Amino acid sequence: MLGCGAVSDPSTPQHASEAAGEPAGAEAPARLRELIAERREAMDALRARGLDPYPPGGGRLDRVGDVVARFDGELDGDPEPAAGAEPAAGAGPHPAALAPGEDSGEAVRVAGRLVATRGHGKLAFLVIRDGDDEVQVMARLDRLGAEGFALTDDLHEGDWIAAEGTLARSKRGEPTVDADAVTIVGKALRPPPDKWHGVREPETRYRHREMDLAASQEARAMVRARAVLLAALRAELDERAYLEVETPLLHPIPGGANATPFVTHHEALGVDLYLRIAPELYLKRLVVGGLPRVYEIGRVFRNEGLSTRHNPEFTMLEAYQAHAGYGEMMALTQGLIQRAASALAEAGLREGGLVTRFGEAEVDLSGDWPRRPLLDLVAEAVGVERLDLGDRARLAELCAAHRVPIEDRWGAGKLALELYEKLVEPHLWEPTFVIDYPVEVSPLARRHPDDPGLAQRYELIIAGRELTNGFSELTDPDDQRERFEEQARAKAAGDAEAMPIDEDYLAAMELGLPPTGGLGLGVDRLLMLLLGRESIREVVAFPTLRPRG
RNA sequence: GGGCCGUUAGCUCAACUGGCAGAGCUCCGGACUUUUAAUCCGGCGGAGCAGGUUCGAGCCCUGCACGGCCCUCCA
Repeated sequence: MLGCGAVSDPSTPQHASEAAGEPAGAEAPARLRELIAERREAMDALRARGLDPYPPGGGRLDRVGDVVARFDGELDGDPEPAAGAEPAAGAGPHPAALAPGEDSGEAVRVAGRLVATRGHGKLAFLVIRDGDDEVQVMARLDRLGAEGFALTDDLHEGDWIAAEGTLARSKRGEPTVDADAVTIVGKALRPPPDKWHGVREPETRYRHREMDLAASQEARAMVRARAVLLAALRAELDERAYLEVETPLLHPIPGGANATPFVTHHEALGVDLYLRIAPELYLKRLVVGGLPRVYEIGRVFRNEGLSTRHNPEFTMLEAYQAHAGYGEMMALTQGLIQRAASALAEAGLREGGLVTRFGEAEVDLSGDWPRRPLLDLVAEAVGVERLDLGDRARLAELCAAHRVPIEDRWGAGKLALELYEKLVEPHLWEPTFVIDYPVEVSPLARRHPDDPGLAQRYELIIAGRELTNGFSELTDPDDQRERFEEQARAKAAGDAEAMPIDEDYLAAMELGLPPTGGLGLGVDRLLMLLLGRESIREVVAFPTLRPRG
């Protein structure tokens, strides 16, 4: 499905050019068609001279970053020159010691995307980018010969090229690969975005992230940051002896969270399956099986609206630890997030160490984060001494007094949660563990030993946003069955997000789930927080958008 | 689902009150063997879609499409 349709011409159905079997861009706007045609002409000219615009890769290659580092003298004392470079002994000065106009004689072969050309008649400077590193290649008629130099006439910005040459400094002192040979290794038929401004329009950046990446170092940094974050989370969990596991994405019964699932269909089995809304139940079955510490990082899918904080598919970290309670999981949560923040800062992908900037204000992630009972926070917010989950009428009055809309079928616990979500959560700025949620809204969590109406559940709130959810897991299969039945009643009463009864999970619990602590962490939201991005679409390479056409 | 805003050349942006739609980059042709977003000369290229009002619409009105932000929902 490459290159079909028109990026910026919504009137053009994407399938038109496919159906007609026409080449890329055939249905594009006139100007774009022209630009593509000109690039095709250049490609044809190359082919006419026996050059392959899409040759295979392989062979010797030096990274541009390594080559540039040679000029900085960063590799001084290193017995090896730039990776794989041939010994240059006696051929000339070390690249870092080169005077303007001097050549080191050190041979390299570099490759990258052509991001700028500066032609001077019988000389051309070709700036190539490899990752985030750029170097200029000097193509000279007298060194390349007429045939070799002719290639520069057929190059366009955006092409992938390779150059063999020697490390030199130009007359102006710029680190340069003085080329003995320049080859095209990947013709770009479409023009890249504005080399100075990149792509600004959010829609194009999201739909065609490759254009954004090709033009924006910041966009590339986002992708790297995600990788650094995931690596940091895994490192922390690995050090704590957690085992990384994978569980099904296709679930016969959606469970482990309150959410509307996507439905799909398996042809051979003739059954509907659900894209998972959480890996929770499978992970706990692994704990039942005798794997005491497991975690999974993976995509979950929830069939709900899109917003700056919600993408229908998002990355979830869930971790379970046998013989632990929610106290240990809070400590783990804090450790994971602080490590991730440090890792990103060390990688130069964010500033501020453990202080992060979010919107107008800063958030301090350092130290130990306070743990505040939910009912205490709500009581404070509504200005009462204490709240009693046994007095639903009183809670309903408070909801009315604070203009929190409620439904008749909601119990006291749900009312308390609503009050919390409307009056408290948005105002919790500094990292705060909110603990001890009503059992009514926590169907998988262990009852609090001091209050059977509460569950040993916690959520971490930072900058008014929920980042994690976890609890001391419910391990009593009979209690779990009752909770499921309660959920089933809610579902029957019209709650689309209530959980169905999962007999396989109950059977697993009956085999014996040890006391277990569980943690769920929204990776995308953590990345948003750490990078200070207020839209989830800025931290997901390809966010879900309404399809074109 | 609701509200507000947006959509001008491939990209980035302009345009008086409704009066011939401009520029930079890209691209094409030309000059140039040391540039740094190279420079110089010349050139190609445009109003999201469909209607309406008007002598005349980029600008006003209606509908549609897509997007952004907020609300709703949720994590």
